Amino acid sequence: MSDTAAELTIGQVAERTGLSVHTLRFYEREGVLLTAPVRRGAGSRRRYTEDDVEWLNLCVILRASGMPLPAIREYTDLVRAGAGTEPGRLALLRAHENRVLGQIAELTRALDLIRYKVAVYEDILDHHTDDHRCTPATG
Amino acid sequence: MSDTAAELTIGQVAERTGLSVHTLRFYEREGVLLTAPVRRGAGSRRRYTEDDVEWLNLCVILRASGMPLPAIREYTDLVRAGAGTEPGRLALLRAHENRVLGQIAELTRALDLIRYKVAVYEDILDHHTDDHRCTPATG
DNA sequence: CTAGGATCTCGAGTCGGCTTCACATCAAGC
DNA sequence: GCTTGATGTGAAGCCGACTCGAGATCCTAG
Repeated sequence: MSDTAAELTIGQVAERTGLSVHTLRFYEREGVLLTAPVRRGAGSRRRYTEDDVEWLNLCVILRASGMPLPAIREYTDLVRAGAGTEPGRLALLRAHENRVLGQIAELTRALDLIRYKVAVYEDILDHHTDDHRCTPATG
Repeated sequence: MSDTAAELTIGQVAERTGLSVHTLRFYEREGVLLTAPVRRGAGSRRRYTEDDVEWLNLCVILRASGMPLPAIREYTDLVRAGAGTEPGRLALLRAHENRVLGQIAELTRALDLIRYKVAVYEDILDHHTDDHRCTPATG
């Protein structure tokens, strides 16, 4: 190991990103790598750079926040295309920001309801020796 | 119309819950209705009560907050089973509460990053007449 | 009575995002 | 040299949650 400036194997990238090697190859096919196709080393094996890892970690976060692969791909394409595509990238990011805000809002509303119901059940179970009715109308 | 105390057709329930009639039948098969199978009216057609609608609206919120159908089904089964199952229901709700909290936390972290990147691009686009470099290292 | 729309059942299809399989190849340590 | 484990390819499979289709049946308004 150690030859041309510390490039990484697919296995190492898998470790560093939390993605499986399968998923890494899948992402490559889906075009969510900056350099597609990835450069290859000895025996046609993929060689990743630290920048690739950084990019993938960004992708992981975007995915975790619900950005669909096609949208990530679109963003990737813009970045690959280089200068001049910044307005498009910004638009994509803003759109996603709004989706994330919406999700948080929805989850927060759901959380209120869930907590309310939790409180109701806690109350029921705390006072289970009482004789008033012990089950809310609708579960 | 109007006969035995305002029961609802599947179409009306679809309207009131935002679910499609297909989904309503699907949910019934999946066991997420309190009264499964649903009672039937003239010509073996489903008849829903207001309570069914209330329950379904709860299910919609649980789904929207990421509770999988099998978990909803479990909860439904407990409610159907009646008194004595309250501890189980509470446990399910608490588990879901935690998942929702986790999701919100994750989304919030993602949001921070997205906003940071939005800010970076806004800055770039605001100052595009300057001569310093105009694209961040990694998109 | 008839036409039209809603509902019925059952099964298959879709979609996103991986995951697994089967099998070939390669690299490196012993 | 040989074994072993990582990597390669392409295609197929899986899972969750719906969604759609086909064809039958039924309710109701005109």
